[in-house]
Amino acid sequence: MMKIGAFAQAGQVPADTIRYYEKIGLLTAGHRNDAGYRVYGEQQLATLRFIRSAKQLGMSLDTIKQLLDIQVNKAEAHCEDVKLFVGQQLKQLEEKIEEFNRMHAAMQQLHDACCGGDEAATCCSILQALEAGDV
Amino acid sequence: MMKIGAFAQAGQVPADTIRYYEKIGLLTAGHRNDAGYRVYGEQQLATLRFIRSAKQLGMSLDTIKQLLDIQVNKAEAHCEDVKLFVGQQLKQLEEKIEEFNRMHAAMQQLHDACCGGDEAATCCSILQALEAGDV
DNA sequence: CTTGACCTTGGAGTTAAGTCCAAGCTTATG
DNA sequence: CATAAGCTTGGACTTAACTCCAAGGTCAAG
Repeated sequence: MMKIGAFAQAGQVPADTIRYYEKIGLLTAGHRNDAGYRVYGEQQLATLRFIRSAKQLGMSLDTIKQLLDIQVNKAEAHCEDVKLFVGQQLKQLEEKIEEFNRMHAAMQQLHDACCGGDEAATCCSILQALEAGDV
Repeated sequence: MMKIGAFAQAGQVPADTIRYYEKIGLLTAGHRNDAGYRVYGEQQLATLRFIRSAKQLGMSLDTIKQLLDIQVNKAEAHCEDVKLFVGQQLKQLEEKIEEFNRMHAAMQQLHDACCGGDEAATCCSILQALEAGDV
């Protein structure tokens, strides 16, 4: 059980951002203490970490909210809908990794080809690498 | 050789966005015709496609600009610097794919576990899946 | 030779996701 | 018990990346 300061540190996210997440309904504190302070527990921390990861992957807070609502809405949601939504997200992730792989290959190629010396980088170009990779 | 409308269609990006990219120095037209219209060729299209891909991967326009400048600045840039910068980008991409894999596994698990039927989704939760995956 | 589609610029407005502040409680510390 | 650190709210501000005008020039078709 911690107040927002400790929670913010534990989750590596500014306190203001956490209040903002609460404002948009993404992450509510476990409860408030007598002074009206927000109090958080391990569950909230797990959620915050999830939010951070999902954001890393380029998901919007809105999409993340929908994913988290799967848990929150438990009773109201039907498996059918959940499966459909998660399936869509899965597909999007898969498309993204493909994009990622192409980019990674090109950058790797550029990195390998680059002598790394003091010379002018006349031959260095991402676009060249991408074209060379015949993508 | 095409004007901004055709170029926009070819690149699947609104014309306004292309003008915006020019404003921030990300993508300049090949040249202007007598009427002052922007004229684009295959090279610009390749760049535009690169921008789209890089954006997909969550890169900021600023980072993309730096990557593209590797080509543009040819003579001024040194291989050393290029290699360093690209190396950093590579590392970031690699960290991201790890995050991606964890998320993908959790979502896959959620997807698989979900019966997909008409029942209430009482057991469906991303966080549960993540925890079950022992990540 | 006009009508409509397409282009120009400049500048204002929007959206997402914060970030910062001021005025006023609460709580821990010397 | 004073004083500073930490919390509260509401609201204003910021940044990135567009997005949408308005006023006017260009050009192909009827």
